[in-house]
Formats: sequence, structure tokens, C-alpha cells
Amino acid sequence: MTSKSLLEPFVHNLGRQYPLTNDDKDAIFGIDVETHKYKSNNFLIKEYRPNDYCLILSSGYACSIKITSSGSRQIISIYLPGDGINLQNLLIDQLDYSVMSLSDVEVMAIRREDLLRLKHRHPSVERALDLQFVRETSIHREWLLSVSRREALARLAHLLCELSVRVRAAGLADQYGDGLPLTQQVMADCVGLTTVHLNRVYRRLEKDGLIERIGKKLKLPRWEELRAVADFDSRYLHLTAKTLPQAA
Amino acid sequence: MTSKSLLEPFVHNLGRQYPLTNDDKDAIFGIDVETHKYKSNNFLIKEYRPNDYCLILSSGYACSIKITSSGSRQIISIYLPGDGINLQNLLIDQLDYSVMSLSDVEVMAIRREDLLRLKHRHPSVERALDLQFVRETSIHREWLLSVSRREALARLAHLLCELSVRVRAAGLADQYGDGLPLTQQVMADCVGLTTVHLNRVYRRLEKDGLIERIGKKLKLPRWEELRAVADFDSRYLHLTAKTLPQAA
DNA sequence: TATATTTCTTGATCCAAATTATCACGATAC
DNA sequence: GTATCGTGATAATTTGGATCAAGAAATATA
Repeated sequence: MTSKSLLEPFVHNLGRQYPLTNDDKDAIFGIDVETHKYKSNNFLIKEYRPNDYCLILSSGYACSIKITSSGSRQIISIYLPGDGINLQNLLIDQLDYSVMSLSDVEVMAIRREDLLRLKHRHPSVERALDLQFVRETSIHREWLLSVSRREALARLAHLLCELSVRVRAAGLADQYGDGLPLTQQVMADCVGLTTVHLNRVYRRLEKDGLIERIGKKLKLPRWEELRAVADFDSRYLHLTAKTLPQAA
Repeated sequence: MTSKSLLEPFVHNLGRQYPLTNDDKDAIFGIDVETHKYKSNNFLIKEYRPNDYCLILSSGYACSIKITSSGSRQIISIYLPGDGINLQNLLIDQLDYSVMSLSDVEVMAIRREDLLRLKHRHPSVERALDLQFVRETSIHREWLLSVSRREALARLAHLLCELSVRVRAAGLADQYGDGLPLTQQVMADCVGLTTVHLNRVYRRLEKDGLIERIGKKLKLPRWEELRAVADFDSRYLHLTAKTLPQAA
């Protein structure tokens, strides 16, 4: 795979956020990148380590995590192919979270200055990156509400709804067609449950016919019911954010 | 109070994030603003309503909230005087959360385009605003970890540590000198507990001598112990974020 | 000063979820 | 072909926190 095609998911992702001209795309494809591969379950970035690179996920899945001093883990974000996984490093030189692969992944590393320059010179790219950043923070808030105030079943259902919408929006697969590599451990760490309890509510959703599992593949055959259980309202994903005037 | 002095807390706040020149300050003071006052416990912004103004909190305290369909409330952020309370509106036209006053407040409303233009022309202002935005998202992540994986006592202690650091960093008071207007209901909605249970852990902290209450005033006489109970590590607040090169 | 309205405190009971432990299964690895 | 490890399933017990109910204290309003 050439580095150009590894940038494809990124360009595709940005293009969905905000229309890109051919000029924009050429600029992105012209950027200086390094490719890295990691096996599943490896650290890509460790918290509070100064870092001058922005990573773009080309293939596979990754997540960011935080850990208490007693070792409890919370997953903060899940990244799909095409997502920038540390856009915060555009603004400050270290992260308050770590990043791990959830599957075998390919990552493009871009120097901060290069990506900043690209943003600066291409307003559409800036706009698209900003929107992605906003979306990530918005998901933080929704997860906070979920973990804090929704019961276990709704929390899991909400996570599945969100991922389904994101995967479809990213054009990655029709309803988890390829299957997300999310173990129950990972899902538990997303929604703040133990694996044992997560397994219980997972099977409950299955028993109630709200989800169907075939291996890793997941189907959501009764979307409206699942949505109701989850108290899911996709507006927080800001998928239809409008064009805003740029500063003069 | 003139509008200039109402902008003082904002300028002071930005100046702490990143050095501002006199030119920067003049530009801020020259900006077009409207002043609004609200009584305690009123909505300043309602979620998903298109909005072209950025609000800067001049005096008093405010918070952002999200609510489940069943009416459970989660506080997402707490704003101190000088904070921008909807910086997200710089990037998109609606919020995924609502904003309420926690006390009587004074607010400066700035048109999005005006603030964008200010950012664009004054890199130090841009830098300071970006840093504040990053800090807010970083607090989201820490709260998510807290609510998800810390027990009630640690959660409350963590909140108190965080607010103490933020208040002191903002130069607002020495150790809550003036007292934050946080009812137990508000604290409970921050950390995802019921008021009943919050009251229990609150008194537990007091009984253990980790906090002292005199009316609304709060003292943290044994910071190191409280910090340990809270598992509090202030790095996530990015108070010492370094200067980064700007894009050419 | 009297009264009304929040806010805070406390107790009793109940439930959701954590903990702990064990078992089953399939995929690599040796 | 057996051992091992990752992953998932199931059950018993314990516990943290919620819910319900009601009284005390503090603040605001008249």
C-alpha cells in the first residue's frame, strides 16, 4: 500500500465533514508522512509524553484510555479508520490520555507543524479537522451522561447505537458488516461496567432480539426499539453541522 | 460597571493561558459586546438552538448540563468568571448541552464572527482560547474516568481538588475564600451521585478532617491527604502548557 | 420579626452492580 | 496431540449507592 492510499481514509473522512476541493486533496496527499504498524493491544502514545506528531488511523481500530492510580481503566474514545487520534497534539505537546490499538492497525504520523500549515492554508481542511475535534469532545460529554445517569442496559445499547451510526457514517460497513473488534472487556471499559456484568446485559439485549451476533458481526435488527432502550439521539454527533462563515 | 471592566476577567484569564501584548488587549477591549444579567438557576443557552454568540462569564458561576430522556441531570462543566462558556459555538452553530447559571451572573455576548476575527488577527488570543478549549475537554475526560471508575468519596474529593486548583489558578480567591455557590445538589450532579449519598460522603470528608466548612466557605487543610484520597493529579488541567510554534 | 422556601441531615429499606470463583470453548503454540 | 491462553458463560455472595420518607437548619421573602 502506498502512503497515498493510506491517506485515503483520512481524506474520505475529512471530505464527509466538509467538502474538499481537488486542491485541498492534493495538498493532503502531498504532505510528509511516516507509516507505522502496530499489533493489536499496543500503546501508540503514552500520556504526558511530549509528542510532535499527529497520528491518523489508516486501518484498524484504536482507542484512548485513562487509568486511575488503582489501575481501573476507562476508555475515553474509539477511533475508526480515517480518524485523527490525537488532534489535541495540534494545540499542545502532550496528551492527558494514552492511545492503544484495538486491532492490528496502520497509522500515518504527520509532524504537527506540517498539519498546522495544511490547516492554515486550506480552510476546508481546517474546518473538517475542527469538526472532528468537536465531535470527539461531544462524545465525551454524552459518555459522561451515559456512565453517570443511565443504567447498564441503556449504556451498552447507547454505545452500540453510537458505533453503528459512526461506522455507517464513515462508510465503513453496513451495520458492522465486518464486525468491530470490540471484546466485551473493551465495551465494559467504555461504559464503566465489569466484564461479567457487561456480558449479562449483552446477552439480555440479544435475548430480547435487539441485537444479533454472528461471530464478531453484529446486527441491529430493531433499530427503533434499541434506540428507545438506549435513549439515543444522534444530534450530539453533529453529523449535519452546517457551514459557518470563516473569519475575514 | 463599564463593558471594559466586565471584560477584565476574560482578559485576565486569557493572559494566564498565554501572554497577551497591549495590542492584543486593546483589540479585546475594542470588541463589540452585549452585557446580560441572569439570576441564579436560569438557562443561558438551551441545547441544539442555533446561536451566533459566544458568551464570556464576567461574574458569578455557571455550568453546562445534559439530561437523559428520563430527566436525570449531569453537570458537564463548571465555569468560573473569565471563562468562555460556549467556545464550541466558534466552530459550530449549536451546542449539544445547555448552560445554566449557578449564581447571579453577568455575561458578555460576542458575535461569533467578531471573536473569530479577533482570534485570526491575534495569535496569542487564538492560542489562549484554544488552550481553554483543550482544558475543558480534558476535564470532560477526567470526569468520565472519575464517574466511571472512582468510588463516591474519591469522586467528591477529586471535584473539590479540581475546583480548588482552578479557583486559585484563576486568582479568584485563596482556597475558596469567597465560597463557591455549589449546593450539594450541584455537586451530586457533577459526580453522578444522589444528594443523599453526596451528603454522606461530604460529611465523611469533614469528619475525617480533609475539608472544613464555614458556611459556604470551604477549606482544604490537609491538601496532600485529600489529594491522595481523590487520586488527583493536576497535570490534566494543562496549567503549564508550553508555547508551541505556530503554523507559518 | 414572622413565615416561606431552599438546603441540609438522617434513618430505613432496597436494588443494581461488583466481586469472586468456576467452567467451557476455541485458537495458537509446543 | 496435548498444553496454554484468550475469551466468553454462569452462579453465589457482598456491597455501594439509590430510593423513600421526614425532620432540622439555614436563607430568603414579606
